[in-house]
Amino acid sequence: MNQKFYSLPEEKQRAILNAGFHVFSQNTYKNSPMREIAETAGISKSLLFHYFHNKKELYLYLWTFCAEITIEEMKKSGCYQQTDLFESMESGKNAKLRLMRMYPDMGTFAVKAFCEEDPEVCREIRGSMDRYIQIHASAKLENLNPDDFIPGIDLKMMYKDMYLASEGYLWEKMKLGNLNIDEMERDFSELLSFWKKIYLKKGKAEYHDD
Amino acid sequence: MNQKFYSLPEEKQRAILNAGFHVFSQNTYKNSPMREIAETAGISKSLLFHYFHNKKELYLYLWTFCAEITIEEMKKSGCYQQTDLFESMESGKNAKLRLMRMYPDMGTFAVKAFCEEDPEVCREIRGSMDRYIQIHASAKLENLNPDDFIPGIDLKMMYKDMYLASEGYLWEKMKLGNLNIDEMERDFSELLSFWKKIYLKKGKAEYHDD
DNA sequence: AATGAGATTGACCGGAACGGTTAACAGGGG
DNA sequence: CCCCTGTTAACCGTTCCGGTCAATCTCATT
Repeated sequence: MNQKFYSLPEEKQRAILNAGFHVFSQNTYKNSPMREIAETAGISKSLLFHYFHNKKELYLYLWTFCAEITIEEMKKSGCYQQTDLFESMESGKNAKLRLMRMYPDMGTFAVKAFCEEDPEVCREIRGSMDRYIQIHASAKLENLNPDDFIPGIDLKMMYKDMYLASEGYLWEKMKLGNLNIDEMERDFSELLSFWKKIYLKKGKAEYHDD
Repeated sequence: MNQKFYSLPEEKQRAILNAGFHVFSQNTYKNSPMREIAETAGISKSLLFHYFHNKKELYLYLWTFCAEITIEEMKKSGCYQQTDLFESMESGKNAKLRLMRMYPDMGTFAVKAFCEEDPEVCREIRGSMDRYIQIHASAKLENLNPDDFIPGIDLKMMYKDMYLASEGYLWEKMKLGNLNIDEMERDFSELLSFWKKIYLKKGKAEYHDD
């Protein structure tokens, strides 16, 4: 790719990346026209080809960019160091929402790229896929103190429930487009405090309930 | 559309519909080539055009087919008459899984069609959209007897949690493709019985636990 | 074996759109 | 005045688009 891309004003860089995320997330690799990406970004096709020499290069750039910024943001959020499960979920979710605010279609793009089967790109995608596998909380779960939670609860199922509901919420909003991040933040906190109230042993629940 | 389509052997009909669902769910309306649909269905492009006179007709047929069969299957499952919330969720989920087994890409297609903005079809889609709005359980919730559940629980939040987790699960599986319906059935029952154990008042929980 | 009706296809149409190139333009600084 | 950088319109050959149609192939009925 052309290094000059980086000297573009940030908002223009973002416009181009987002245009790519958008079109590639809506269509197969092969059926995603460069013209459409350029139009969405508000630049001419020629200029797009000036920064990214061909379609494949743009696609793969988007893929690695997406992997890197996601990992970076997740680390920065500190959700991996957190010991409290709910705190960790909260910071993880905050990171996701922050990413979503900057690059609304990046998540969908990642999922789609993950499943892309076009021989022109799928080898490269699968090759660097390990950079994107989620470090799930399975390890974290073993560090939980069962005494903090209501007696007899299946902690693995509890986490599964919370994880799936979070994903379900994200998906539910995403699929209808036009996402309002602030609203999502509120809804998420509401869910979290609901779970705390349900799952935590009495007396522990109020602990974090600002 | 050509009525002869209906006299095709059922499995061939399904192959064609599924091919349509697949391609249209992966691409925008405009970027979905008829050739690709025909290829996926294992027939020639000419034959596809023999049954559906043009692209728009096929697309809109898929849309109404999807709405009708979904409503039919949901009604048939009896999930709307059920008085027990968990029973109702179970039969609703069974209906969804049955549909998913027959038409794996129909759900994704519906979501995408729902958001389609191409002027060639979006008017018609939005016009008949009311056929597809979910009759949510909000009304049902008011009939619940709070005494059946653990004291002090927010029933609306409880339902939201369960609904979102179900959607999240479906989405989680769908996005990675290659869905194993039997496994999904098992996972779902597991989730349901977990919720029963958590949310139902002690003594009520074992009631339905075959 | 010949016939005729449907099912199914390959070859074809004009024109649009593809990925990609290039020559030219705009405009600000020296 | 010219160079430099960012930007684009116009263009390239090629492929693919939605859609048509005449020619097959299939096969039950004579």
